Amino acid sequence: MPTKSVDRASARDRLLAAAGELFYEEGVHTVGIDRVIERAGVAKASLYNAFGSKDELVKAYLASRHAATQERVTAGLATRYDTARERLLGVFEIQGETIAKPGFRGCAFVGASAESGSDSCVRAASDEFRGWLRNLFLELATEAGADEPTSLARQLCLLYDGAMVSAWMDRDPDAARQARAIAALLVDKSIKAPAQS
Amino acid sequence: MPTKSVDRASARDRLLAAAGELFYEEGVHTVGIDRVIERAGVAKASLYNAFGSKDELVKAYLASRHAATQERVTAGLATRYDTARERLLGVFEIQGETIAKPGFRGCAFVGASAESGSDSCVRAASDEFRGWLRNLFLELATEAGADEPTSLARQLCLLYDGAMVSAWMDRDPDAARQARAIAALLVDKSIKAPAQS
DNA sequence: CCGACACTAGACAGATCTGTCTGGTACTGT
DNA sequence: ACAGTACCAGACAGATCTGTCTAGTGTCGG
Repeated sequence: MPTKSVDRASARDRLLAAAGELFYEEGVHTVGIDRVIERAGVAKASLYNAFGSKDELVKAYLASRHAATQERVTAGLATRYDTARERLLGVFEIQGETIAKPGFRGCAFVGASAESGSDSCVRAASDEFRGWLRNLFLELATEAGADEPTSLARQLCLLYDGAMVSAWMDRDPDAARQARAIAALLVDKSIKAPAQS
Repeated sequence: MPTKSVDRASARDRLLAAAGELFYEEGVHTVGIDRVIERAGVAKASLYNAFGSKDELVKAYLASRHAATQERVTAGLATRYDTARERLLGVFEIQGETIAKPGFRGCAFVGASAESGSDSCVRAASDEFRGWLRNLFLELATEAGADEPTSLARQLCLLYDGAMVSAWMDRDPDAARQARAIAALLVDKSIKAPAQS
């Protein structure tokens, strides 16, 4: 008989998984503690023992989201593509897979930020995620030899956001492909540029 | 002494104005009825007399948002620009003014949708707004003689969304200008195309 | 065998939220 | 002058939410 922690995830892990589903599907503020512990099959005391408060659970939810997409994108880029230019556009291909998944409801950080005042800890988590995203594009753009890396990075970030929102609000799973096509245009323009002007 | 309806807006109007500010700033679900009536300086009974329920107030809030942006964009496009191409890009200039306003917090429909389940009446209001936006771009793209108007319209819609989100999440008031620049690229590509290929 | 540990089940307090209801006020048209 | 209308002030009910607390269960190392 394996130990308890093997035949069944720890209470903390099950809570985080349940919170991840519910918070993302229905909103951080809409979902109550009771719903989370019910889905996790966990006692309320265990939640407060593991996280201390709902706020901390929300923070952990966002942190796990950040870690998961960072890991997914980083790994995908590293294994699939050879050149920096391919990786730059590869971000949109990986995004396309995320968007195509059933239950996609847009960016978790955009969603959480929408229901929180401008001062809350949600904004801090969002800022961190946004910083990572911008930096990812910036590093790839620099590596690809872009004419003005920061400018290109901001453009691609804008396209990324646009694909997220369009795919969600208009139920258009093709948005990422569109974003990728526009991105290709901008990347080529920015990389080929040094010869010109 | 002027009549009451002149020296002071009706309770309904004040409620809608207060709800507009609070719902947009802090989220539809976060703000309670009591906060709204307090800011409006109105009795609770008046709110329920005028709207019947919070849900209806939310619907009215979104409807007024829809009407306001539709009116602002339509009027701006009609008065400022001459050609369809200019109007197509003019949308992003008007968007830039919206974004630059203090207190800008992204698209109200994106925000409200984020805190509502996929079935709620918020989604219906959002769908209506999104339909109008897509149609606006489609009509302008067609009028401008775009190669593939629906394709161009979707691209511009994506850029519009991206500018909204980037400006909000990254506190970047310049996002609309970026979106406009990319849009100009796509528009020229799509309009000049018939001669080529 | 036993104490430490992680967890379960659920009652409970206190706050907050929606929505109703009562009673009073000020202005309007006749 | 008076009925009607629109509104204000706030108590209240019932639901729901966060967070605490008590009591009990099973498992593990020593």
